[in-house]
Amino acid sequence: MRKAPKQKRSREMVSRLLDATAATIAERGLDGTTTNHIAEQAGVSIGSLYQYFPDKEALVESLLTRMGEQAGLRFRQQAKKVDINAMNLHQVALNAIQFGILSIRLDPVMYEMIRNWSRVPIHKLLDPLERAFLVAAQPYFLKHYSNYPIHNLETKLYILINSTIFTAIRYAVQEESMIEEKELVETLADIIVRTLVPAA
Amino acid sequence: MRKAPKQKRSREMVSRLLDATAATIAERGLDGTTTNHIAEQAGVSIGSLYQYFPDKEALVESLLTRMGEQAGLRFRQQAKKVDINAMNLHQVALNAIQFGILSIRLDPVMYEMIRNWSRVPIHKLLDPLERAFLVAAQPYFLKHYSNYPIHNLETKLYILINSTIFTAIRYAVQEESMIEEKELVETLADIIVRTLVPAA
Amino acid sequence: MRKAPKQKRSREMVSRLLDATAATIAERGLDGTTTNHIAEQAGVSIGSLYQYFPDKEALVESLLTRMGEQAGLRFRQQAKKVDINAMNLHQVALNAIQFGILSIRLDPVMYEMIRNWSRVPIHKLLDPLERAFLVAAQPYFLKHYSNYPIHNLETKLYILINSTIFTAIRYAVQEESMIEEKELVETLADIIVRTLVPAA
Amino acid sequence: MRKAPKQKRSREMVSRLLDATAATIAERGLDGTTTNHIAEQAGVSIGSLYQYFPDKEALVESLLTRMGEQAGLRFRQQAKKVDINAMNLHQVALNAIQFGILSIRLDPVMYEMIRNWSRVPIHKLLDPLERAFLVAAQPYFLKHYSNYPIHNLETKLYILINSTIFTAIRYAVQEESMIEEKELVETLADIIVRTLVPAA
DNA sequence: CATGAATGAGTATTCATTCAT
DNA sequence: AATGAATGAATACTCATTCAT
Repeated sequence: MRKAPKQKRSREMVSRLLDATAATIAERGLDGTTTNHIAEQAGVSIGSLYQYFPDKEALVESLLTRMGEQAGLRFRQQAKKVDINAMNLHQVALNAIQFGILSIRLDPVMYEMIRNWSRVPIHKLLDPLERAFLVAAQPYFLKHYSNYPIHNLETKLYILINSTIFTAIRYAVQEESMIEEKELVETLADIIVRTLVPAA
Repeated sequence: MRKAPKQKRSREMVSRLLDATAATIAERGLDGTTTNHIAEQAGVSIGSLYQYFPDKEALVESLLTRMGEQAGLRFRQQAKKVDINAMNLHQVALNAIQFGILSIRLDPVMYEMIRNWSRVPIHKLLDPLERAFLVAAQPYFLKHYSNYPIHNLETKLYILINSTIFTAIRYAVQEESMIEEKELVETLADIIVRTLVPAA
Repeated sequence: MRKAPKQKRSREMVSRLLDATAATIAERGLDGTTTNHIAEQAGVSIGSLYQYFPDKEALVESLLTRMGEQAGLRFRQQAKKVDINAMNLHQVALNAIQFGILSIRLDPVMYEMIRNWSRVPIHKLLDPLERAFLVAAQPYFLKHYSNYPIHNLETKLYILINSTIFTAIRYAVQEESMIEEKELVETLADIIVRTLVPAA
Repeated sequence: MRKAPKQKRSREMVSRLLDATAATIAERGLDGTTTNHIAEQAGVSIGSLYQYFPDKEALVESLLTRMGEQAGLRFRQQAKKVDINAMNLHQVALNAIQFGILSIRLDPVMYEMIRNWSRVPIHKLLDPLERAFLVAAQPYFLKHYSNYPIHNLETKLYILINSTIFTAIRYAVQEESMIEEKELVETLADIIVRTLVPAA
């Protein structure tokens, strides 16, 4: 019990540093972010930063983990609101894609992280989201296809999730595109349904 | 007329610098590549490099353009060899995916460029490939679906191409994956067919 | 009287910190040793460390003093065992050199301190050793040369002791040497005898 | 021939940087010397420094090599002046020791380097000096002892050279000593003679 | 046209020491 | 007395680009 205040303080510092990391990335991009900027943004000395994180990499990784957890949570909360059980697969997919695109568009850090996916441990961000989506889709699969197991489900999901994420981020990065967002989302959802439903 | 030899020399120099850029990226990765390395690799002074290219960015962009053209050419040549007219859509797709995965795996520059797609003008590489694929697929569409035009074809192709490329590169980057490559390729081809064929 | 336990505790703390300093130097070298490492190694807060020692320098100096005292003691104990009175000067010298080389080789802290002799108050370590050696050699001189006082004895001893110590440490630091240790030790002892014995 | 001016400029820059290194070490000590100080002292950008030396270590090593060569040269020149052939061994030794002590006392860089001998490649400095001394002593040995080869000459020289150097530097480092310099030097020379002359 | 020497702002990280709790 | 979180000056080294020759 005596340790509580210290642990709380420590947790607060970690949280403050992660907030500062996010703010700095949002402001200056991943490449433009330095540990000194982060410390300054956090209103903390650079020495303190290194007392809580061994290096810059650890800071980014922690932020990604936190982002993953929070995004997963937000997705599940949103899924509850919409009463996912009443929806068909197309609607579930549409929902998820919209959530993803909105996240990327509204959260510059999310945008920056996925843009630089191969230079950061992006799975820390994506894995929780993947799990959240699978959990959300599970009842649907159980209800409708429990006796008709989908062939290669794992591979299909791997492809669909990666496809959706990277199509969305590439669409977001492109400054101008001939394609309308609504159409893109609809078509993506369509592809998902066609792929997962054995023979609709 | 007097300019001809100069222009030839100029073209040779440009080509030499692009070769050096590619070699250096292959050897040291995109981040590890410096303009001085490139000049040295080309056997040319750094000053000369800057006479032909305004900055590093321009060098990378030119290389991407050249890579795109060459890859498009290779794809078309290979498509000719296989007699694409005799294949069904599934086989055409399989062909293209295999071509892409092989390119990424065998060409370290291609790999490196796509890995860092958001930091380079990746469209210079992908657009020609996209066009080459469309040209190759065109006779197929004309032959089979000329009177039943596919809905949203452009959007679908945009999605499918991006999906294939990024699923492939993310698969290539991952050090270990539970999924077998053959299954991944098959499933990707499957998704493409299901998406493009209205109701097979 | 009330102070007694405190003083004991204080002495224990000092001793603990010196042990920790030695252990850390042995483990990480003098340059790699930080005050925080020492405090951690001692199982004590960094703040407490600074309650007992004003700075890092004082810590090292105290350790050197303690090492000097202990090494002097060990040397005297060993000298007793061997019955130094029955030995001739060559054997006495051989004995001392072997003791020194062994100390440097077996005790990483001793090695590290002498290696960095000019950055630490090395005399705190060497003076007691010098005195111990002089005390050990005294009866020999009294017995054999009391009526033929050695000219410049003090200077000669100063030179011989420094020569022996630094030849030994330089030999220990060198990774490869053409010279065999046995020969080195024998020759050193020889030099000492020739120097101290007026005309043998 | 066309390369001459460039090579000259390069040699000048190297020389200028080594001068600056020496000046900085003389001014601030080895530990207080930073690459930025050196560049500033040389009136050159830090980038230029790193164009000529890969790292700080290389700079120090080069300086030591140059110092060794120059010191060896100075020693030989001085030896010529004194007509070493007319001297006996005691005078030769005295000469060398005086030269060494003077070098250490008058050249703060020499002093600093030897003081920190275990942290710099000190052999780059000492080897040329050793060789110069051997060359200077050679005629003496040939003349007087060619038919009575000295036992263990190599080992003896190793010990005597190290002994002399480190006794001298330790004497120089000590702020106060009971011993007079003249006596120290005389006694050192004496020890050298007694050691090298089988039975005078 | 070609050269390549020179630039210098910028980056991650360390560690002795302090002082509020 | 004890704690340990916080400090911040300091350090070695990089690399795209320029411009005098």
